[in-house]
Amino acid sequence: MARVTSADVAREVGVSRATVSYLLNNTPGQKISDETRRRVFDAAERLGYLPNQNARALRLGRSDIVLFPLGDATLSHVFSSAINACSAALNQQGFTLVSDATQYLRSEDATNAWLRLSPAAFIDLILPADHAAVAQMERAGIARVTADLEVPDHLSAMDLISVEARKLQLRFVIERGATNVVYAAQSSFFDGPKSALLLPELHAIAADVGVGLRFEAVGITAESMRSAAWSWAESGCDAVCGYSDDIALPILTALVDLGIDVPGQISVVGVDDIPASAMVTPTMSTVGWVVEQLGESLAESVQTAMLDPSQPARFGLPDLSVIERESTNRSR
Amino acid sequence: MARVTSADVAREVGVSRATVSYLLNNTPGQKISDETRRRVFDAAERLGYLPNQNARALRLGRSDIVLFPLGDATLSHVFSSAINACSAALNQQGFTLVSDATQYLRSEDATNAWLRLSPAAFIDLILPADHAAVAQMERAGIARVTADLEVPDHLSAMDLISVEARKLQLRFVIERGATNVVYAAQSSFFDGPKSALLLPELHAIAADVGVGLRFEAVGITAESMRSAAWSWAESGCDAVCGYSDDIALPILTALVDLGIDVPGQISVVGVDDIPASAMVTPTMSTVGWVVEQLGESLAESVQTAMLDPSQPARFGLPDLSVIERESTNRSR
DNA sequence: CGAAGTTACTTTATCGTGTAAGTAACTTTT
DNA sequence: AAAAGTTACTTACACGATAAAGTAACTTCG
Repeated sequence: MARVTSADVAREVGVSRATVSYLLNNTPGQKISDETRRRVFDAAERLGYLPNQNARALRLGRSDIVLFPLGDATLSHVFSSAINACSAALNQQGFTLVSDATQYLRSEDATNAWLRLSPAAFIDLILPADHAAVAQMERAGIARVTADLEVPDHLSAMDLISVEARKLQLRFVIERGATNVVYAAQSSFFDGPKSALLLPELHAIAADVGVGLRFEAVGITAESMRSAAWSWAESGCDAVCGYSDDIALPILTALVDLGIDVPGQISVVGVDDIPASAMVTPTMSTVGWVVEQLGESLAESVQTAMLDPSQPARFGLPDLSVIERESTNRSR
Repeated sequence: MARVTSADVAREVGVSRATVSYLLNNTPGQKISDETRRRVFDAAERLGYLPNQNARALRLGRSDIVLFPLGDATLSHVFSSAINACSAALNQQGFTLVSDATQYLRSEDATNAWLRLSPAAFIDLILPADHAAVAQMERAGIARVTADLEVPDHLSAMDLISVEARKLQLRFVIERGATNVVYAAQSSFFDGPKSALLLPELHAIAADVGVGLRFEAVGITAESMRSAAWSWAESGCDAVCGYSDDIALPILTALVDLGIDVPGQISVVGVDDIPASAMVTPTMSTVGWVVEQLGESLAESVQTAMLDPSQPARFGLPDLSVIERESTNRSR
């Protein structure tokens, strides 16, 4: 079955394709009778006409796709509501938000995949690309929407935010009186590039106030959580920061199982605010993000980026905050 | 800066556009000298030529986008690896996998957004669309890849799988000796359409073997988890099935906190196999999915769907299985 | 009453590709 | 040496849309 084109609609009504186009896009400055308008809309509906987006994009010089690469972000699940809001807002403006959660093995593959989509704009927030890739996207005339941050090469804005979240996390337990802090992460983290960024910053914070801080790699089994938790308690640790809730939550349950008082003896705090962290016993403090207005803010920036694609539109990021729950609150 | 077109490359080398096109697509049956070939590839590289995908799609009658709507699937995080594998496989065939995680408010919005992308194919697995929407996609000439299942209207294949997962979950605790089962879900679940599908099936299973089963709505706070857990224990319940790990895990910690022996007195099992379930103490049994070969299987089906877009290509789904951990294993 | 709008369209050019159909030069066949 | 290939290209059209520029009929103005 051949697809219906605007020519089919035009033929059906007995007008030219231009008329159909003018009507369906209600192009300003065109005088067309109500009678014709009605008949064209009627025929379009009846024939099931769907404009060919590729032809449209070719003619207009841009598609209606807005790309939001998600990469492998931690804090990622907080985005889902932001994505939904952004998508809804963009839909109303005639754009389609495409959020790409694929984790490409090579940055080159990612760039190629994104260029293939030929989006009108892309949101450069979590994108795990280097400056060269971004430059390539811009060279292709794709409008860029990015965070209002200075981001070094080979890092994403999200990486910086990620560091901020952990600094906040550490400062929080120190404020709450911790003197001997364990910072726990999956062993894979310490091999990754992000640790090079994070570790010095956290060390500086601890050293500054004379608080003990050591980094510990934990395996991703319950058994290794338990033995690690035990040794930390033995060594007089009074606060554990987990790199993410996924790691902090098992540590919390391991400590409780060992009969260690949380937060009395050791307090625990994660990052990400996964749903379970508010529901487990004791409830777990974590670093979260109120992203309510983020979706609209993104959609707005996309609009301004479109107006002048030669330079990126910048959006302000919502503030991170510690969500305090039972796992750190000694006065409960 | 205007984008580079094949005409620019042709002009640079001093040949026609057709020659450039033949070379870059290495069209079979065209004799072109190695000298020219070299110079064209050279110029294309040097000028940074990127074929305009919209023009290409217009000419070829199809884009290179393969759409995978994700909707709001539970069990969703198991897909990420499948998506990555599928994306990699499709990239090699020159396609771009777009996984759309947007949760559209109205099915109509979703359909419009997907049609706007004008994909070459779409994977109909989690897609929260009704038959009408699917028909609309097919009418637009979009090849369909779908699960080898008979799916009723207004449901997705994923919904059926979702039901299977819960049936497996219930049968598992019954096999393990449960006689008085609580099935716990968020209160919102009971309002949703999925419960109408699930509840009768589970009731039938329990009734069949004379096991007590009751459904309980729990609030999403730690406090409501605790009071619910307490009342269930009081009432002689010996197994709790959580609708998802997100709900089962807090129940597990609440039971442990109340001093109830898990699994001695009450066993707990979830669905989804989120990372934390393997790491908490005690580790939590759950229903999971081995999706290793799913990505390749999807990519393969996409290919066959392309060959004959008039009828959907069907792929077989991997089997669900219970991942038994400490929360149900009384012989530990 | 003729010039100057206005209305309601149509004609036509264009976006950047892919590819069937040509063609000029050179080589091989009969 | 004329006919028939072969090689290495080029010319020209189509894909389906948008939009600038044109036009025929009708209305308004001085």
